[in-house]
Amino acid sequence: MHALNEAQIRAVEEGDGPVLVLAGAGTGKTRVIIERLAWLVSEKGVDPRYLLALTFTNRAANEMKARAAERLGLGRIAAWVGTFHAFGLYVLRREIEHLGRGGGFTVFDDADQLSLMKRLIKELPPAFERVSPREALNWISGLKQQLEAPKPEDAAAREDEALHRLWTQYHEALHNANAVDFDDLLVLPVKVFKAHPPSLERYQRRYRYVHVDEYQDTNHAQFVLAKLLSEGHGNLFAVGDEDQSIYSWRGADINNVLQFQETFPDARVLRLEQNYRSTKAILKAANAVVSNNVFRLGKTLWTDLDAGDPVRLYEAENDADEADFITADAALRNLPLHETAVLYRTNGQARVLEEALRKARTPYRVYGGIQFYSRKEVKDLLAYLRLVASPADDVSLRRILNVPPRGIGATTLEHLNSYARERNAGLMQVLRDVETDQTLNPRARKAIAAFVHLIDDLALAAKTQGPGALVKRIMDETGYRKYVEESDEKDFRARLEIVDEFASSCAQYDREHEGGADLLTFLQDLALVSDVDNLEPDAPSLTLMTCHSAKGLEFGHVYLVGLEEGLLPHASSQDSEEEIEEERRLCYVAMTRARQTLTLAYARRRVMYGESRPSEPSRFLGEIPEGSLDLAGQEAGAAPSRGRKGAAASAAPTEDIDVARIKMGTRVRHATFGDGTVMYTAGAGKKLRARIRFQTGRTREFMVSKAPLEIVEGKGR
DNA sequence: GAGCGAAACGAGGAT
DNA sequence: CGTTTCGCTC
Repeated sequence: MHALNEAQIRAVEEGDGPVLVLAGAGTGKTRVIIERLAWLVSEKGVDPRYLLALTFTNRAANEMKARAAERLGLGRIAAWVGTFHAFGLYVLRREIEHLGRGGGFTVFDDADQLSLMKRLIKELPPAFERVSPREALNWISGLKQQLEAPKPEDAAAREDEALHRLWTQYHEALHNANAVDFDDLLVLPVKVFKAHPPSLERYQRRYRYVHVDEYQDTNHAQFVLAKLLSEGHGNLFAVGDEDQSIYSWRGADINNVLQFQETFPDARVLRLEQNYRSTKAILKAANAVVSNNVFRLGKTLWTDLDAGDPVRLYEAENDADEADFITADAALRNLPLHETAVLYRTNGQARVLEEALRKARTPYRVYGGIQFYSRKEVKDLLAYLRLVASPADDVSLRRILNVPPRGIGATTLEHLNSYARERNAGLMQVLRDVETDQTLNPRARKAIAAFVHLIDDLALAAKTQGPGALVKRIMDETGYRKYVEESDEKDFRARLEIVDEFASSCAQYDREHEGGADLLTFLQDLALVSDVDNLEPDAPSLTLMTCHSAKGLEFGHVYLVGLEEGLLPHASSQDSEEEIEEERRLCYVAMTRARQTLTLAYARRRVMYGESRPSEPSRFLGEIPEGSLDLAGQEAGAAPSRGRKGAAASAAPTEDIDVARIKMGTRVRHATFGDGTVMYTAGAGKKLRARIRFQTGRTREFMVSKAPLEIVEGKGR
């Protein structure tokens, strides 16, 4: 690792008070925080327990912890390093009594919220306008991230009326289920701090140096949390890059960066502009893209590294061809798989890639998408655990009440529901009372009594056994294992594997927490785990992940695929320039993950909703200067021929221009537009059309036989 | 109430 | 195309 440069040293050794480090991609942002933690401890003599560092992923936190400890020559560092949400959870656990909630609580994840909201909407009186569960949740989450609540006067519109009612119902349901959602992990601590200044002061005294990584991705709640914690001492050290702000849809507020100096008048703003990650070629291309954004402070990244290989572009016939090319190209170039990543905009793109990689027997790992903890089987078992730990958790109860089938079907559940509503009681309580209910048929009553018994037994076992042992018990006593085994002949093995993997990871927890494995704590921690947290950097396999997941990571070799209009930029972002700019930043983030080589790709056709549809190359491709992009896949053997029909080759030339020679990469000259390169062709013979990108950066499509074109040379490169 | 096939619906990104 | 919901039969 190189020595720190002057700008980095200035940042690390900046004195007390608010500091914003504006740092571009690959300039050593995280390292600056690590070095500063180390510097505060070893040079300034600060007790590490006074240090707080907040990140966005557990993976980033773990890396920070490990590197800071290593840097200080310690086994582990005593500073509090973790995600905002984990810190919120930590505060909530300790300050819960201030919220008038006794004992523990569970954390609802996205799927829990969704199933809760679905039920609430179903139960909405018919007079209310229908809203979708997702829409309602986004509305609620948006307000909470702003630390706001709905204003009664806004309930005028019919749709808002429903939303307002859902807000109330939703929070009542959370409260009754003894649960909090992700936003609550930030909102509730802020609430406690504002309502109980003495408890805030305790945290301020404890955490005298507050650090925030990826500051551009903080939402308002996170900003307020960081600001509150650093009030008094003022030691807020924020590191961020406005060009990498890609989470505005999750409530991230770029103004936290842009207005840092206004918020903290004595703040110092430092810049890091030397990139240590990428070659000149990669940096130039990435800069060319992001410089088209208007809403940025502007930085000029530069590097001392080599020019490196040119950035390549592969123009694929379709998505399968794109996947085949990447598979073949990575093999041909003999790339070290653990240093190679394929990045894409949407999780759905992983499927075709996986198929190609499996066929070629290239080992790979997909991060994100259908995550382990959101697999149906795991969620079912988790629901049992949660119900045992927290009997008020209706969402979990509903999930497993009849899984495996035990004779408590829809009719019975409807009956129970109306009972619960009438008496305003939790569903579990209703189940317990059912013995005295004569209106329910005896068969259902018997089934319910058996279920209540089962849960009580498990709850008893939970007092003496850890989560691992409990999961094993659940699988046996509820018949869940048998249920999976017998459910489906096709993929029951894979599902069984998932069940067993979950059981063994719980057993691992038992071993790590011998004696004191608290079920509720276990479940709370689990709710914050994400897939990228478990990234194994040295695993000998290709990494597949979304551009979003790749934030904060780097790879020797990167393939960025699906550079098409409608995908990157995504179709749902095309109506406003702000959204396009965020897509552009996302593209920039993805490109700057690469250290040595970057390969871009797009497909002329892509399968969506089960049908193949034509697609246009991304506007971001046109923003990369002509000379900075090489066409890939024309070396012999690199490109498989699947889907390629040789459109131009099959037809006889009719005009003075040799239509057969017009292919991807052909250099041509247009009478009015000048020199350019063929990006792709469509049609054949007289009807051959070609999209040409000119040196001016513009692209246009022509009917080759009609346009005033001449061929300058054969294939490009 | 369970199980099955048909029909309808739906994928943006994620702590 | 994959998943969820619907509607029918047993």
